[in-house]
Amino acid sequence: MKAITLLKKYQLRKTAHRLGILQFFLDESKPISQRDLQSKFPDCDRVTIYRILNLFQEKGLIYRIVDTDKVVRYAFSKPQKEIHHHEHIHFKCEDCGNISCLTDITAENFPLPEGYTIRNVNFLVLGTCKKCNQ
Amino acid sequence: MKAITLLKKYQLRKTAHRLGILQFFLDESKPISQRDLQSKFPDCDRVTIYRILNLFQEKGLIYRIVDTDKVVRYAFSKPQKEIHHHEHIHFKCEDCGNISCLTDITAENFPLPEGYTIRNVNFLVLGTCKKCNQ
DNA sequence: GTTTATGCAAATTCTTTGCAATACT
DNA sequence: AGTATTGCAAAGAATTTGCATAAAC
Repeated sequence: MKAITLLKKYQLRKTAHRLGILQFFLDESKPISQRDLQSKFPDCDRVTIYRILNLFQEKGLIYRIVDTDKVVRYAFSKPQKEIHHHEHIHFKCEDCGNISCLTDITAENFPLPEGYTIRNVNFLVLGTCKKCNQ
Repeated sequence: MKAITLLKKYQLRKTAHRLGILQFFLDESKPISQRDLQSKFPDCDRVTIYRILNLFQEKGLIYRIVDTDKVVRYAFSKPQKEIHHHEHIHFKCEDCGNISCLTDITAENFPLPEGYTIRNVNFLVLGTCKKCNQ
């Protein structure tokens, strides 16, 4: 899916900054912070980046992940194919600092006590990843 | 367990503010923010609260939970009995805003892919709780 | 042509730092 | 007495708001 198609679908104006930032989310599988975008798009004002992130989040295009170091990151929330919507859990390795995706665990199969329903699994599990464990 | 015993055990000076704040953590099962403490202890300078929270966290007395609204909260991390240390997952209901504890799910039984190890389960699951689901 | 987005400046909130006065051991 | 903690002022970082200009529809 292309950025321009998504903006049209969500009835958002197709500005250069929005197209660039949205495409970056589509290309990147890892969560992205406002700082990441600032260095990636130096010509875009930082306030504009904040506004675009807030807009995309309100519209449900991206969702928020807050790290334990209080850094707010965002990830694209819709799948490539529009059949199923599997938001996944992110895993942050405290050794290498890398954030990866745990595709096995989703909102659907997360073990919850009876009576509870999950809406978001926008969280981070902290530990050591496979590579650093070797 | 009493606050004064814990401070002694961790070789921290027993000041009035530390005793009051630590006792509050012991009495309260829900995560506590710096703001909560500010309104609970109006005579304690906000900088002092920050410093006490940072100290307790470094020493491992409390641990950090970052909410999706970016509010940093802390919870007491040591169990009443010192046999087992089960950090648990917190569940935030987006309907009533309440944060509760999922005691069934711990770091030990959290479903992870092979090769990964969990260090912290200090995160928040978002959804609707049993009460609000009725 | 009308509505919305952007850039700049400034305001707000959260958190940390420096330093002198105070409290703990 | 000596060391660590506190309070106050100020600095720093992250994010939001107001408003005039510019771009999208």
